[in-house]
Amino acid sequence: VEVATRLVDSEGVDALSMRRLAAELGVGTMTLYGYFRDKEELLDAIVDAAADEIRLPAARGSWQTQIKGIAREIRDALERHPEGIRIRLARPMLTPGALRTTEAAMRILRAAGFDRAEAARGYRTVFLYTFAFAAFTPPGPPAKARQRSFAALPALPPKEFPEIHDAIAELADSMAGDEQFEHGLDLILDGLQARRAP
Amino acid sequence: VEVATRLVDSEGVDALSMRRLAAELGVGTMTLYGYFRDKEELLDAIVDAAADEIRLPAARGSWQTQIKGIAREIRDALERHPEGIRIRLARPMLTPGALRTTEAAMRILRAAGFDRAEAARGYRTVFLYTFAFAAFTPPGPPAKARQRSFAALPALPPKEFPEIHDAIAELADSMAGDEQFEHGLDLILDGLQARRAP
DNA sequence: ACCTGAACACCGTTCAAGT
DNA sequence: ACCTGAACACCGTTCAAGT
Repeated sequence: VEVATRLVDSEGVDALSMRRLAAELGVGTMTLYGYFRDKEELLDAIVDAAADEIRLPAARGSWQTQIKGIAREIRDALERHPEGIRIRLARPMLTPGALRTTEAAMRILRAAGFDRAEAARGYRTVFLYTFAFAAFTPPGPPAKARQRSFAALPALPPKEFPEIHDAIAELADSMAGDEQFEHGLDLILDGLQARRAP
Repeated sequence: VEVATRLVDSEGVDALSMRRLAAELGVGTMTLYGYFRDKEELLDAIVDAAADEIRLPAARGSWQTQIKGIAREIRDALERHPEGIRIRLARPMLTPGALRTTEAAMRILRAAGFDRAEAARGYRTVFLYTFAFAAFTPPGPPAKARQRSFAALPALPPKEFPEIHDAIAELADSMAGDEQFEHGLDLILDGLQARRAP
């Protein structure tokens, strides 16, 4: 699993083949099938191992601060293995490793006074936003991503896309980077706060 | 592109091969390379065609109603081609088809009084949430998805996961379905509303 | 108990050649 | 201008056989 993760991180999911991994390990291809029933099971193991890497932040500060801490950790973990996101998508993420963060988030939100349903729905919203943010963060520095938007947006016909032409810089800024991540998180947490029972 | 889309929708992305598509069209494999430089270009064409399918809702009601309408349309379009989501992930989505919805959303938010940066960041948050919601909606009816969570969650050790055990029904509900989608959307829009210049 | 080569049914793409 | 078969360098997995 370790060698497979390294291979996926450095050369992409497409570079991970049973044959290649076996060669990397200096072992016959079929040997792998003694440890994983098929490739699917190997991919599951990679995802599980990555989920176990997530470190939970210290339980200090307001509930908003703590939930933000969890979201940041998830984002970091996902961006440490950018190619891994493509593996994860098809899978349910109901393993203990993946649910440790859900447990922590539920504890924080329940302690803040949210009922069970509000806490579950609220954290789901935070998680989905965080995952999509990481999924749409292209590899490389955020400046590069913004630059690509800067290049593509002005090519649109201005008659049909007047609003986009008027806000090219702002739209490019919203495509990646810490500022956008924190801003979206704040919107969701503000919405939650407005619903909190006094 | 039409036949390829049908193939992806009915048998999954993995079933789409140049050889298979050519056979389906009753044509030599290499013929396809006269129309697409490689498979990547074919996948791009499929994504573009799907983005063009999105219908924009009528410009009536509050800004919240209109933005929700766009989010619902995007979600519908994504869930009409569930396998297509996996293709889309790696791609930037800066084509005219994909940006028509951005144009519409920017017009609505600007008219509601948001400045360019608030509008861009706000819509980006809505879009990311909507995309992740669709991406994590497993194929089949939402009841089935909840059922799978119901089956997996009680298997967790209760000592380590007390909060999850206490809220299994609520967590399963938050995994799929219209109610969760609308709730998350409301959280984000409430957060936005709180920031609106008077 | 653990390992593995050969074989099968697939891939995407290059190249040279057909009409 | 449009099409394509053969060939190359790959896949995941089954099976039967090795130590």
